[in-house]
Amino acid sequence: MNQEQNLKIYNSLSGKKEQFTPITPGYVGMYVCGPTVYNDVHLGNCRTFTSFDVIYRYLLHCGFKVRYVRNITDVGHLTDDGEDRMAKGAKVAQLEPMEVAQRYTVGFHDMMRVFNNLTPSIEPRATGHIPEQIEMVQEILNRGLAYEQNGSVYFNVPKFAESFPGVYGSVSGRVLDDLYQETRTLKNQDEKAHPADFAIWMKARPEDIMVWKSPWSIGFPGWHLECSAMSTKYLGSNFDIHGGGNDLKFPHHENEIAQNHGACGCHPANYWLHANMLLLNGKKMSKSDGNTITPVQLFTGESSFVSKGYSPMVVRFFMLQAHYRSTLDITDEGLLAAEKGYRKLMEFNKLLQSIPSSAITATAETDTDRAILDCIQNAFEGMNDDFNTAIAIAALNDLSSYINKLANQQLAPSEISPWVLERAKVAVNDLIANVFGLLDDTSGGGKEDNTIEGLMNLILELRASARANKDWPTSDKIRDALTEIGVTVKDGKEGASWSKS
RNA sequence: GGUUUCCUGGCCGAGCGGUUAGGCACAGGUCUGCAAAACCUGCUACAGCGGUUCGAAUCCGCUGGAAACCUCCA
Repeated sequence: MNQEQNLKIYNSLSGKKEQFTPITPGYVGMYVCGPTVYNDVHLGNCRTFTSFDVIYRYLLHCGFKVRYVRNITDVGHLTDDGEDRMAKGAKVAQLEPMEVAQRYTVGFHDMMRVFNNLTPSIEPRATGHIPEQIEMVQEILNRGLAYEQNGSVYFNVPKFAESFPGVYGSVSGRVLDDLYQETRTLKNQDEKAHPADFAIWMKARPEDIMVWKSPWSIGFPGWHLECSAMSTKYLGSNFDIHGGGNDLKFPHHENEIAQNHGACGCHPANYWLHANMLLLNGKKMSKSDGNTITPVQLFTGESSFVSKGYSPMVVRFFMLQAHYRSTLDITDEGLLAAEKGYRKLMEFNKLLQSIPSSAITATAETDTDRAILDCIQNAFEGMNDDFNTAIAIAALNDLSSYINKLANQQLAPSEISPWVLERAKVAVNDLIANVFGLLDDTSGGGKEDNTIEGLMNLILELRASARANKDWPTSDKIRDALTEIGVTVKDGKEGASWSKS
């Protein structure tokens, strides 16, 4: 099946869902604005990158060869904190900027792994692309769309708007005239010819500690330039998908587009996708007013916002229950519900995979077969409709009901055809494991832990014989003791099974 | 102040003109030694007021509430 023919994507440029057509058939170039590594990753970052991870995974599932580029912003507005550098003496006593970047980059990668996000194809660092950025500034200057002022270079927005009508403001939906009036008083305002202009090269002040030589001054690249330079370098001047958080629409993406036009004369990306914000108590998280929870706090439960800790996969599932373009309010109740839903889905998949096709006996297509096939189709149609994971999960839930009934002997084996079962096994596993990227952290021992598996089998065997003798006290004692250490025992028709809770 | 978006049942959250979204919670039931799980049944909402339409949660207008952006931010 060729899913790619039906994929529709919401494009922020047009404000509509559009049929997805890659520039080169079979290949997709995707750029996503990555994190700034001068701080610990926060949950909001995790949601955005998880959203794009699922998009990446689905594109792969559709059979595209995808080059996924996500940058690391390790150059920016780092200034000396004012401490007396002389007093610190030795160089090693001072914090090196790259030391900071390194620390938080590692932390970011660790967190991405915890959330089971795939590694991008290329993860370029801004500091590794200073020559490319300087070159881009030069190109923009050459085209007359920027001007130098006291060693800094500014992008000329009014001139750009004149040269490329209708471009500036197209992602953020802003009207230029409004912009001109709205812009507040900012630093360096006096150097700019127009308030809407923005720096593409900044001359360093004495307190700036990450600086490079350029034809204009010793300084550093403007804050929007790295993405323009790196996307162009790795994906070309025109590529398929550009993603990022909703809060980057303006000014970051607007300026990025302007820079690309300025340097190459064309629009960088055909489809612009924006992941929406993760809210806490109905508001965007922010460290300054305390309305925040770190991923680690969420896992450990050490926060007043949650009643307990939640596993990363539960959090991931929680995120996937909402559409990536909707804001998602993180609440303890919501997480609790997600935890149950996640476990149920995992149990369902485990059960489904364990049913041998020899156990079912339909020989012609039945109503149940058709219903199951419908569920599968609904799930993929959901994904094809702008990556609607909520729909896909709902379809999987519908499907689980048939399989659970079969296992409960409430549905006859003659109601399902073997080929449909096999089809379901593949589709469900593809969706859960490959597309959603959900790992089963509920599974008891897991393959890699034979010891626990063996012990548990022994314990359950002992309990089974106690039960056979109607020795309920012993049976219950085993179950209760296991419950206490977080292992749930379930007595099914085919004997007992267990899972970690 | 400007721009944009959102307001769905007890909670989370799909929905893009005619469908039971789904999950959680809750109540009753089946199964079970008892639990758990699973299954069945019930709970059926769209901020308010108008309008368009055979038909609106879905389109338009007004009112009210919230959020994001306008400043580094996923």
